[in-house]
Amino acid sequence: MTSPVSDRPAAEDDRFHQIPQLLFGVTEQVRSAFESACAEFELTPPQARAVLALEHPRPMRWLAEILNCDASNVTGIADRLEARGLVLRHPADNDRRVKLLELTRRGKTVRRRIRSLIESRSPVMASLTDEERESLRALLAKMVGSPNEDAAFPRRAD
Amino acid sequence: MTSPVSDRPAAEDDRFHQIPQLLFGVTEQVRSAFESACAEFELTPPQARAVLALEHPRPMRWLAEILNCDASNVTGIADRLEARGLVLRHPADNDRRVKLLELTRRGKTVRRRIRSLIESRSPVMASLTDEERESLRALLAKMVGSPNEDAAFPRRAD
DNA sequence: TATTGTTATACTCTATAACTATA
DNA sequence: TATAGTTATAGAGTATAACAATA
Repeated sequence: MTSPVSDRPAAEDDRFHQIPQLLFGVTEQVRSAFESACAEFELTPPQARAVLALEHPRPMRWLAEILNCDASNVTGIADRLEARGLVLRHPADNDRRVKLLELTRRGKTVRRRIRSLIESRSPVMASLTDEERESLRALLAKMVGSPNEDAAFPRRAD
Repeated sequence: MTSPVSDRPAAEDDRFHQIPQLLFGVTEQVRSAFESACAEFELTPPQARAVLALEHPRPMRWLAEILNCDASNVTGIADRLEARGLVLRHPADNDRRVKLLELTRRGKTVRRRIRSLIESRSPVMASLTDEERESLRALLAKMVGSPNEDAAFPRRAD
């Protein structure tokens, strides 16, 4: 278990091993910027992720999968967002067990503003030329694979 | 506040706006993979970040800065790592207020294994060709700027 | 029987404030 | 006075287990 990607010449291997670490570093920057953005809206990161995810009304269960946590946690997160007037719970018409979470008008406004903030503070924007950004865009697109419409930070459709 | 990077033609602007979202998506993948790796070692993410950061003995204060949290939190995190035999506290010889955190042998082993796991599961490794990886490496290196030797995921020196 | 959402519980992370021992 | 680390406290996230309503 020493070298998990070792079917490669040694020197080259070493250079490629840097990449996950660099990616980890960039990830830390993104995470840190995201936490700052959350704080400015007085949202915790899971709360902000929930708001970002709720482009459309969704069952609570769905949010648990997006947040990658147990369903029991969504109750509390939704409670706190609801208490602040950012989301509403309402019943689904086809299955009476299900409650749909939907952003209020205030919630939609907050969602839009967080997105702007994240975009404007992305480390990409600070340090790369236009040409480099285009290269990066293509590489990232390939890495994320076929983008899921339901992802926590969906492609812009607004 | 609608369009923070808008001194650019509309069509091109739209393409560049995708990048922070793509980067956010990749970040989610990295975060998710990191949490899985932590769980396999029965470490919380902050605990794992601490272990990764402690390549060399460091003051607790330093760790608070690396983890970007209040110093009071480091007490508990260090307590739990110490209780599991992964770190030790010992006094610094120049300043009697300071306690250095140092990985035990077990701690070093765990650190090495987490690093391997993260590397092997990085989304980079799954989806890019060698040539694309080299491009990505250069772009990431530029984004993180001059890499700090004390970063939470330092360049490999072992 | 299985699923959705809730509650109760316990643990960890987090910041704030107050404390100690050093500097 | 200022700094390093600790403690106490409170709010939030997290998983597990048990539960009610519904499928």
